[in-house]
Amino acid sequence: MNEPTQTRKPLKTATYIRPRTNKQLSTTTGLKRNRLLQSAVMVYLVASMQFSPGNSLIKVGIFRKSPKFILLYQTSSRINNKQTIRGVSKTIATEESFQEPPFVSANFSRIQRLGIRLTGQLQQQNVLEAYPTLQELMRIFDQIQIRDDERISISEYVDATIQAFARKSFSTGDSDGTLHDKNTQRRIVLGSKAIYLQLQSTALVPPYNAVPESTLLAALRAITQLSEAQINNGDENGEELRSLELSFRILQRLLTGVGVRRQTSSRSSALSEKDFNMVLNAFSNAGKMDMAHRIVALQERTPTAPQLSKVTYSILLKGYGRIGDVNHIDWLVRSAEKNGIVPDTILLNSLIDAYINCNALDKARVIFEQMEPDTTVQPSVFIAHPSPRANLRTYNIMMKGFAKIGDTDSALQLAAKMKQQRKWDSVTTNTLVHAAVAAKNLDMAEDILMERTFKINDKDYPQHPNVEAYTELLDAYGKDGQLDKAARLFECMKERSVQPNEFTYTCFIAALARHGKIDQAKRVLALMISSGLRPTSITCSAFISAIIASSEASEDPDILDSKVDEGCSILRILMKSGIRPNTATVATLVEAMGRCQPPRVSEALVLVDKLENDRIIPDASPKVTTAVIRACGSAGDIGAALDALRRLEKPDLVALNAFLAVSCKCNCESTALQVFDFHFRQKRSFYRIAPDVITFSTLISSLMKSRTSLPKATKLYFEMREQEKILPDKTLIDIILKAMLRHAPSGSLTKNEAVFITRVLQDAELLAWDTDQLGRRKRAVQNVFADLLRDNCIKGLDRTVSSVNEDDLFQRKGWNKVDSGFSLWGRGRSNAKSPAEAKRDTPVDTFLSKHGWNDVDSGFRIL
DNA sequence: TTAGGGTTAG
Repeated sequence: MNEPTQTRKPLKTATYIRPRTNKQLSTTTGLKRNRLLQSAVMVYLVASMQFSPGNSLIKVGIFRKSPKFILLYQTSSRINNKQTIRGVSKTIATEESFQEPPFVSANFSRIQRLGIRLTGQLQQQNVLEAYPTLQELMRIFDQIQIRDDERISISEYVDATIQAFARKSFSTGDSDGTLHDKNTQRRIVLGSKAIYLQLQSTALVPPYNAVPESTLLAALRAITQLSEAQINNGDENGEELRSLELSFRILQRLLTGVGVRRQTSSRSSALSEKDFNMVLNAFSNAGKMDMAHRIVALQERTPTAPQLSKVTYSILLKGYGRIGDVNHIDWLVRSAEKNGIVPDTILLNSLIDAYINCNALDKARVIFEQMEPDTTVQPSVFIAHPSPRANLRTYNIMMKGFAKIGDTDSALQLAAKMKQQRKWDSVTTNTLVHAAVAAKNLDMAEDILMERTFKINDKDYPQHPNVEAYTELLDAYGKDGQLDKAARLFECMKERSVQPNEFTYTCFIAALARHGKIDQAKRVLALMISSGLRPTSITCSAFISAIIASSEASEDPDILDSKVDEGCSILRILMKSGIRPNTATVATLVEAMGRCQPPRVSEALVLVDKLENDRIIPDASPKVTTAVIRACGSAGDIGAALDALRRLEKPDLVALNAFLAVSCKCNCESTALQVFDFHFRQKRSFYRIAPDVITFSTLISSLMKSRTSLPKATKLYFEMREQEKILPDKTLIDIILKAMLRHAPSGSLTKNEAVFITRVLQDAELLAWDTDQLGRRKRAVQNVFADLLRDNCIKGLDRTVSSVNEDDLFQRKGWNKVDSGFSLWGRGRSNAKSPAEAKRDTPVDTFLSKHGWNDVDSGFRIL
């Protein structure tokens, strides 16, 4: 902290002077609380909120001789004893400077008392304790009966209090900018709650019922950073999605102006491109591309918002790449071209990477080849411009692509070229090792590490840059049954001073456990802890699932029993040393208990109950509850499975599919159909989930067991195709064809059955089959049903449908055209009748309705 | 502000 900051914006009524003597100060003490003093307190409170957080109040007083308020404040770093008073700056506000001294009623005092307590708590950096005070203050304000004029001054006061609270909550403070500690996260959550207290208060009068733009901006930045941090941490409580949604809502408000208080002079130019991109990036990283799309829609349609840039496109490409949506990537390329985006290396790198993540290596290669330094290839995209040149990252991305398909030859060729061009770093080594491992060429991976392990100075790196490659190879040895080589590699790392990290230990422990070497695994775990590393919940998960997996090779049912016991004992040991299992781990154990002979369902229920009661895992988590459903199913206890299903407030698709599978397995098809009907038909809009191909496969395959329920199966199949617009997968096709062949060995077929089988074969054409796989199936069907099919339907069978219908595709992705943006994008600004109209800061709602846009789909609705 | 590499997973 430097000098006492002379406030960003001094109080209109305050002037600053130096204190003269201590004597003067002492005259201010010991005054009775009177109306003047209370006014002074209020002036102080308002003033202190405008000073930087480091300043704090020492004393509030009034000169006895001249009626002036005196406010003393100083930087917190200098507060320790009386003598520092001398260096204190002070603020004086004259009484006259108040046009009308605030009338102090009992109500106001009640609120003031809370305000003073809150300010004190904030000064002690205690946001967590200050929040309940703020809540109380708002509650009282909403309840009390007051005069209109008084309401205005209290509103002003309460607003200042909330802003002070929000400033403290959203300041990243003295920390290094990382948001990993729980307190910082909690603070930000409370800050956003405070904003909503203000927005929802009925007591505040305008403009104080709206939040200042600067506060919302601070909130946006803090909350978005928070959700990024949570995503990186892999928090599984879903909290990060809520804070992401919050980011979006705040962005909406800033754009539409709903609930926003702006400085009269300033236009809403406060949102920078960086702000948009920050939120966009958070959604892209989370794979929430529907939301990312909405942000872009907002940005495009708001006349004052910044233009879409190459950064925007880079972020979008990354996001669509992550969810493997090649259609949207192609479409983004066209959109960027249309918007006159001139690509740079980063944009093309993003594009190549996105294609690779969608398994479209050919498309990636086309871009890559036109970026190579000695290329003669004409640019295929962004044609008007010469392609930017490839850099080290371009090569590394491309190598990842070769690694992904196990093409070691191409990877090695590329490596040779990179070596020649002196473009090589530790990521290159790691990726090349990854290529070798993906091609199951572990010897080659070992050779690369031998030759290309980076020589480093320990102090420069928190960890060795090649520890990832070693970890991957060690894991591969472990999974390939070469435990001895894994162990040797672990030793070899020490020789080359590559320190194993959490990942390495986790893989090694899992490798040992998979081979039944539980005691050794425990020793490695101890070694891990003694080397200063903390096992994570993933270590726990890997350890226990490896133990359970080690039983799978065995035919002996008793083995699983003993492995479950071992798993439970490890769980106890880990929990004693403070490591919490996650829901995946518990689910693994619960399911394994269900598979035991006889099933150990009651034990599983006790385990879940205990962990939930001890608050180790959340109540009725989807993963664990689904495991319980499966375990109950193994025991044939459909009632218990139903009880478990009912624990889920809103069961998700996996849970429902599991339950349907369980009821079909227990021959309770009617229960299955009831549950299906309830969730996917009657309560569809409430549960907001749609069935998928697995849902239908489960039901159809079960119903097709007997010919009497075949009409129901047929009906479901057509519902899947016509209403849900879901394509079958190969498994479902085979299930149906096999069942039909089984039911009709003599070649008898009703008309409906003939229509059904013809439709199934037509649909089968839409899928990509390996050589003659489909031909064999068709011949099998024709051999049995030749005569019956030939007359009416078989003609259709030869018709080849080469590509999937676009509507089907949208449906499969769970989109309609509007949400996917195909019919919305690009119309925003161009629909404005004149440049003047586009520039004017029209409230977005009127702007939208004038153009007939649906505000829900466009992302403009304030949620 | 944006691009590359490793562990568990209903």
